[in-house]
Amino acid sequence: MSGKSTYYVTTPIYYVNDVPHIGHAYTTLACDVLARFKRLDGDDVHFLTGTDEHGQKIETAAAAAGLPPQAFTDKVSQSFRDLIGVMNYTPDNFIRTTEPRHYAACQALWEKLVAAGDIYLGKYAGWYSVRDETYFVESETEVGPDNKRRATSTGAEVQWVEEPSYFFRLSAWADRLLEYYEKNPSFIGPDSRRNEVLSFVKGGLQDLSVSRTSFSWGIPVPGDEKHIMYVWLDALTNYITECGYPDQADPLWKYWPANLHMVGKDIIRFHCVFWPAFLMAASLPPPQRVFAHGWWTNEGQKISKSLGNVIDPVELVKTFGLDQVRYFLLREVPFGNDGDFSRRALIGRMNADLANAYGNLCQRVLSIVAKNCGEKVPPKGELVEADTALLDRAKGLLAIVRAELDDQAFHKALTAIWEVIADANRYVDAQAPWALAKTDPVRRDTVLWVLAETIRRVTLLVQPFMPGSTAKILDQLAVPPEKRVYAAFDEDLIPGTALPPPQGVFPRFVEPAPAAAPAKPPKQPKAPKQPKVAG
RNA sequence: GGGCCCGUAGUUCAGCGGUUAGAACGAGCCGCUCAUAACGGUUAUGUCGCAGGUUCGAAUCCUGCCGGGCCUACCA
Repeated sequence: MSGKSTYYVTTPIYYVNDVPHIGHAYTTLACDVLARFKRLDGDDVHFLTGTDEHGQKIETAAAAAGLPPQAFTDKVSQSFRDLIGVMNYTPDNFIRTTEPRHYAACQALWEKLVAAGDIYLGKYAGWYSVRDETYFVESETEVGPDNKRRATSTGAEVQWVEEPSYFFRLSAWADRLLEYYEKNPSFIGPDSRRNEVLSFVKGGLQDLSVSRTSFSWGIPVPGDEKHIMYVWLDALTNYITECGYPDQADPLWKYWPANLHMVGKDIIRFHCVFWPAFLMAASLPPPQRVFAHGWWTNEGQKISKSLGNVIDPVELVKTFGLDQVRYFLLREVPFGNDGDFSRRALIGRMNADLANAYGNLCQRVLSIVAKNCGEKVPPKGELVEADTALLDRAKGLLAIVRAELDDQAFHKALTAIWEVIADANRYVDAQAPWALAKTDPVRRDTVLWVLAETIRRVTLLVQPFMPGSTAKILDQLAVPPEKRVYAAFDEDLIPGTALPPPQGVFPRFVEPAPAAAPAKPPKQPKAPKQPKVAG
């Protein structure tokens, strides 16, 4: 083994025109699981999230709220910071594009691009709608019977407007981008997105307008301060601001290029086309991988503010429990696909996978141990084939989970782990330790040791997904904190170690009796504050 | 209009040229009693969207059609 390898994973920086919803929670959760896994696996991890705070929309929203832009963004940015605590995320830093160091990084990058000849002053021209305060491309407009051109989407009249603008010479980078995609087949995941990006770039690229003069809330162009940098140039740069750019002697510069930018599928182009082009133009290496996940629907319906069916992660956690929500989001849907959030599916996962399969396995094993083995890890006798078969499957999981997570296949990692949990439950029934208690206590102890050891391994691997619950289980197995990393994966439980009394970790979720509350039929039945153990 | 993806048991999905198409959840039956009415065993359910074609052989490849989703640039 050589030195620690670095692992730099980022969320997008979230635009502060909205409070956090399930989509934000989902993206950051995926990154958090990866960061936690890599840390446990011994890597030198840097996990970054933050907020994107510039642009005309923010300027407008702040004005509407009667606040200066900075005060407005301070407030909204804080709500994203608060989500970290609610969801138990572990970012190493939270970046804001309004930080001075970010201004410096963006302006340095800008100057580098100018020096490279990839930024030039031109004219931005398009069909401008005064009412919408925005430009439309010609295909987004149509000429009506009165011979006036209007925006198709808003119906507002548009006029041809030209303003001076700096351009990035994106058109010159198409071939080099295609070459990069070719040489780095894992640059874009999942594959379906890769095809989209490829066909987009193959269709030819136009130069990109990267400055505006129509608003002022943003980062000024060096040497021409009427111009404000295009928000995406500003936003994307955050990933290298964090690493100290332009100071490549910065201690954090070792993390660049990032191993993974996690993004929603809506912003894949910015990350897979514009961003690598900017970086290559600045003689910097592009990120190693960009993964675009899908969207959630709510009970089969598209989520939108106007429908009023936005999912609030804080409410979810309150109703169902934090680790339950974390597990559900990453287990229910093949990562990369769109998925449906349904109450029934969530409760199904909570009860079938967590309470019945995993929680009950821990509980049944630990309570037999507590009652029969003097509240200690039982002695391990000679192992028979059934024992080693189960143990070997548990041992094999580390390599499987590692590989699946490198592919962002969270659901596959979890499926593999849960297969071993099912094996363990079968093993309990087949070995029947409660019967052995009467006939062969030595064998019984061995069986219990095998089970406890299997639970230990499984639980070590579940840690990144459900950190709170797994900590409780590892406490019950008396695994010391320093032995919860994967370097200690093969350090078996030591017989004779004193154990605390067992305690249920994953309660069943029981729907409240429908007879009690007939008041509001169409509303979802109110869930108990804390999931209660039935019986 | 052009391009990409998808349509497989009640549900979510796997299988992507080769024995009677699989898993999980849910359902029925049986067993067990250590455990959170949990666990185990077992049974049932599918014209693999439709129609053609290629092949000794297709859910798997090709064509067309139907249905659904996404992309088709610079107001995140």
